[in-house]
Amino acid sequence: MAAKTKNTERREDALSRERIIAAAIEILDARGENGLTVRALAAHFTTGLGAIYWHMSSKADIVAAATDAVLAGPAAAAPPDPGDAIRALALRVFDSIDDHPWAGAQLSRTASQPTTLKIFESIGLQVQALGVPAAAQFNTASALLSYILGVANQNAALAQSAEPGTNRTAVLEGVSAMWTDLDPTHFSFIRSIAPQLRDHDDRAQFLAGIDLLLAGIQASATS
Amino acid sequence: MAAKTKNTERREDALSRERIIAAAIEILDARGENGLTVRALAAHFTTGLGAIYWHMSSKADIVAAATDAVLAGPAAAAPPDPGDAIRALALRVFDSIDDHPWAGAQLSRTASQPTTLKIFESIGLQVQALGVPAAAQFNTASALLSYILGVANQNAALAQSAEPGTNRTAVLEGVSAMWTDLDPTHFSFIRSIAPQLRDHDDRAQFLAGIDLLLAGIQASATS
DNA sequence: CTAGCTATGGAACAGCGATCCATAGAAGGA
DNA sequence: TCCTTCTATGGATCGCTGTTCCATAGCTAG
Repeated sequence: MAAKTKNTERREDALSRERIIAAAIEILDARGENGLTVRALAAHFTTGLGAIYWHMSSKADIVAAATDAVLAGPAAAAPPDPGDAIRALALRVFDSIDDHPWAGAQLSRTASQPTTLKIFESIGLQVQALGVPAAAQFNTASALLSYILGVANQNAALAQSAEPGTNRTAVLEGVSAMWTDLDPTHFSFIRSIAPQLRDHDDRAQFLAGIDLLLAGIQASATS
Repeated sequence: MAAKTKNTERREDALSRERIIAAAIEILDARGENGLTVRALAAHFTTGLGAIYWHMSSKADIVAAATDAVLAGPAAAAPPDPGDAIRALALRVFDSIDDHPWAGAQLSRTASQPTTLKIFESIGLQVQALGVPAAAQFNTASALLSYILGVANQNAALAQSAEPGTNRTAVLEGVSAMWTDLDPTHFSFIRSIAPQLRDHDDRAQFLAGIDLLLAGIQASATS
């Protein structure tokens, strides 16, 4: 009897950690966080699960590596002014999350991810450059990081609530309409700002929050 | 032939949405977010899956309802000073998440959860009371909300990274040690604050961030 | 007494992450 | 050259998940 020959030949296009991460980013961008499965990844390379797990230790490992890859851009030269440096730094994170919303959810998931550490370090250095007293540096840098990660996470949630690839303005229209329909007695504030939501700029709003924190840091230093 | 009698009698302790949510909170607190499964919930009431799904539409529904229940406390009388009111409001959210970390992850997950809306409304009202000009109210309230949700989410991540019920200080010890072992050339700031991490107060640090934002709001108003 | 609605328990299904294993090719020593 | 060892690969399998479906028991109107 002919033993069933198993096809386990070496592939010409060898798998590698890097190629798998790149494919994972592709799938995450196209189909969202739930669209990435180890099986989808295996199908993308026309292989089995074992091949994937040979290179990656777990799905969490894959998503974490993809997040690191997406956020690890070339460290642009920091502007001389510490405030501007923080703004530039924050915007770089914001723009990365805007392009890859799934990374926003991941970023705050695991506390000590190397990427988060690097961001925290960069913020801390600029906080020191701002002249914040040593005793307040930890709190100040943490506040900036928490705000940045908070916005990143909310953007991720908003992007994932809609189908991948849905028109963003359509989503905002819907939320704005929902806000307008709220009970006026209990939601007077939200109703008052509902029109602004329709055509507001996420990026500008994010920056406004950073400016608020920077203003608070300056005010605390002089008082 | 005796038909296999199915035990579908009415239970004396009738199931209800409220009882299921209460049990879900119990399980979430005890076993963490992954510990809550629909089967665990069914086992808690010694029943089947159908009974649960008769009252709840999905697991997402269950977790969302549990989050709402945990965060919907009695609305304490707001202090006369808007700044103090925001501080009290923020601390109420913080303390709730501190008691139920899984709620922190959920809170920012779905954007338009009723609880989040209520928090946003309360913040907005106090922002108006602070005298922030109408054009800046949306951005200001959003910044405060993003910061609060950001901290809530990070607390949730930190709490879930450890086993449920693990000593919190032990986790901080570990992270502090990890920070100390970082490369001094690339992580000078983080190394410098590592000792402070060991015995820092999350709650106080959270409040420091709120104060920073409030100081920024004051500074922006007077300038 | 009967029809319909409410509620229950559990089987079944599709899909997931992860593990395990047989095997094919490459590499290196004798 | 042969043989052993290590690196990769493809896929079967396991245990678990959320969800759907269905038979059935009790309650409530008519």
